[in-house]
Amino acid sequence: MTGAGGFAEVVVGAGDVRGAQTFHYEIPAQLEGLVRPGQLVLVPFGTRQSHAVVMRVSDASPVEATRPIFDVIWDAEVLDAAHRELAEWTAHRYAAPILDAVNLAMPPGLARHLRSTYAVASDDPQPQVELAPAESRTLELIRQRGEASETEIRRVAGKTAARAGVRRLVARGLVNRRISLHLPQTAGERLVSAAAVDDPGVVDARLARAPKQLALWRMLAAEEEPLPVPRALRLADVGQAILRALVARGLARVERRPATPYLVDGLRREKLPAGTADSAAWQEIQTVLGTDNADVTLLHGDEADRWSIYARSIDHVVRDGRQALVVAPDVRTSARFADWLARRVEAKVAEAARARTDAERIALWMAVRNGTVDVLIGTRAAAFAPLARPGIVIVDREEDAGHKNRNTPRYHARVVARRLAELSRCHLVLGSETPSVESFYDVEANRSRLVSDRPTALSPRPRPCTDSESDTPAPGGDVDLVDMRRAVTTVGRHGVISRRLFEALRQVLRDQGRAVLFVNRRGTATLTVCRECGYVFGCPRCSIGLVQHRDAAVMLCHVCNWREDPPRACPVCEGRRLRLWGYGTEAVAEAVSHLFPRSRVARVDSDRRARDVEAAVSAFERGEGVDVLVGTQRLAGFGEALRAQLLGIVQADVGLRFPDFLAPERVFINLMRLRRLVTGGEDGGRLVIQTLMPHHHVTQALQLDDWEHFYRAELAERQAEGLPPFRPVARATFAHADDERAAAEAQRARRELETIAAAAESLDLEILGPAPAALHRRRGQYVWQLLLFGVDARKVLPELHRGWTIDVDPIELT
DNA sequence: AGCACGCCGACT
DNA sequence: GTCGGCGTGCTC
Repeated sequence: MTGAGGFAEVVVGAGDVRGAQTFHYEIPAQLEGLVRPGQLVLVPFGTRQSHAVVMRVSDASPVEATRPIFDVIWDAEVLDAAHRELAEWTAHRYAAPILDAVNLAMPPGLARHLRSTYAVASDDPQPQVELAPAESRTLELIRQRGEASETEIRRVAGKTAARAGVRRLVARGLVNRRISLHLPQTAGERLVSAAAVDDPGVVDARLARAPKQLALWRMLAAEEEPLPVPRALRLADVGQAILRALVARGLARVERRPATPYLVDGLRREKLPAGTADSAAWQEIQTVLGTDNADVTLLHGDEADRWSIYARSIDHVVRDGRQALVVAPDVRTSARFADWLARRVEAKVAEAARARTDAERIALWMAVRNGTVDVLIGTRAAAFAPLARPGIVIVDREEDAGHKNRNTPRYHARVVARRLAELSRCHLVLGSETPSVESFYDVEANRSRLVSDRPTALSPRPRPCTDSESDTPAPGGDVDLVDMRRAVTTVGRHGVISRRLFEALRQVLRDQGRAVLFVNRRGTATLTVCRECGYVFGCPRCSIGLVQHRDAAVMLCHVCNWREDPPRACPVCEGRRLRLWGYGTEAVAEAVSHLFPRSRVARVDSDRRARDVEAAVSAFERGEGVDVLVGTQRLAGFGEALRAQLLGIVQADVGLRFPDFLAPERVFINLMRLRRLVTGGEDGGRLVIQTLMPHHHVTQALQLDDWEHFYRAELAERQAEGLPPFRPVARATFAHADDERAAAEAQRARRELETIAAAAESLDLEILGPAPAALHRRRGQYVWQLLLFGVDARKVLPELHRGWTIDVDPIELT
């Protein structure tokens, strides 16, 4: 079909359109030449009127019956060509609704800043249909005023009736919606916080005759961060005068927050680290930075080396008048790198997490887009930031699971960054300590270049091998592999700590040293079982046992957080003899305290408050008051503060026994990282690995400190099994409160996908399942899954019905 | 999301 | 018979 004003292909902002579906609208005569790609427009959609983003403008439409665009909401190009393409690609690649992908690249929270007003559609005197009273009042209001806003309508129709009522008026064609964009402006704000006092009792006494000031002070003292003044006054229910009085007494402090809180202060100039100035890695990267090639470099090295090379690259690019984007795996790293960089490079550096409010995040979005910001540092969502002239994209710790988004679209920042670099023809640097299997494979397949400042890391470093068949200490070696199946001489409760780990701990503590013990579960006991009848205490909502947490005296579900009191007797046979199986951080910490009564042990897990954990780690780092840290994966967030003489992996292989072919990579990467953080570089600490699988390639590679050993073994296995990166996999899950229904839907879906595949010619697709998910019941819902292998999986995935969750390139299968 | 429609079982 | 819950298809 063709038309005079042309046609626009749009993504409708209705939030409910599944699949990568766009819609075509006709550009009416009055908007001819005014509708351009990237704009925000108003369109009719079913019975609704909604905002939409123009993706393309053309002379013809593939659809016969098109309706006209009503209006242009925002004249500016909200999405530039590269980001339109990136959004479409993301939706397609991850089989996600295109709107979700588009929203990632748009100003944050845009939909919240669209204001609607309503005007009479026609001068039709009387509607044919009967109107509810609230609808009549609304229509009357709109007729009188000519146009009415949502708030005005709410006033006459009431809060609940307003929305539905005005929607029905629109659906019947009596009223038209107009949408305008009101992006919030930020002019900075005043923040208030309580002054620090040693003894709160003194304040109580001083303010004894000023109850309102006291209330305000108590409220402020309970807050971790400064509050905006209006919010603080509202929360304490006091006026300006009370705050002024409190400030005058020196008990509160008011500071101004700038309008650009995202900018990182870099006043204190420090030099770029000299070490990398003439390194091979920097030489390599330098040669491609000047070109327009979308080359990919896998930069292998320690944090200090990587950061230094990032800084040199960023400096180079910024001098060239272009922007740099750095994607960090977590907010902590993002903040640390931003501070570090701003002191070393002459550039306007912004850190995404510093923009907290909607207004601030929108201001940052604009600044990135206008180019007032040279460098943007953030976590995975930053990969969609609207850089106007990108010169380099850096993904730090590319192997980290933090780069994978956990809701739709379940994108991986490394993968998105790679596409972004291609689209904007700039260089991509993937930095890593322990590359992901995928990135290592890309090097093998010549899709990226490996540069490393430690070439030796690429070849096996022979280590004295310990005898895994016995539990006698091996001489010399700094890596001990303890086979827990044979380690009969365990000490402490539950056989948690082997003789070897015990000896190592004893030696370290005797020498006033420090140790870190890694346990991948929190709590005291994993499973509680009745000795009389065998009853297992499980979560009522999930198919998993409740974990005892002795500290908090609670039984906890680690999946859904269900909690109940620890039992005294079995609910079935009333037997009182209960057996506790398995262990977590609490049990290990307890065992260490028991074995070494003079040691000072602290736990690092999510059972403890962030503040307490920070304090414990900082005490450990200073060597004051804490000698042993026992923690979960949460340890890894503390970086080099964990430096110690000993790292004990209490159980290396819990993850490896799950039916999850991605588990070895995860376990390997996590343990390698911990190892690097704790035992560090050259001076090296000791590593004791307790395992039930001493011959697994993960444990072997850890013992040999040889990552290539791991990749060779892992890649060989994955190739033999037809797994990623040789063949992509996608996971689709369906959950329902009724198990049989979920199973039936999964069966039906499989048949439907097979029918589609059969109709198409030679699709590379293999469907496994349906099978109950590894965790069959979650929060009262039964989960069934399909695994789809092959490159064409994403062609059929959008056909899945409502209620399915799709994860393309999952990083775990549980 | 929101609406229409068709399929059920549960009720008048 | 008819009411209503639930699943499903559709929106250029």
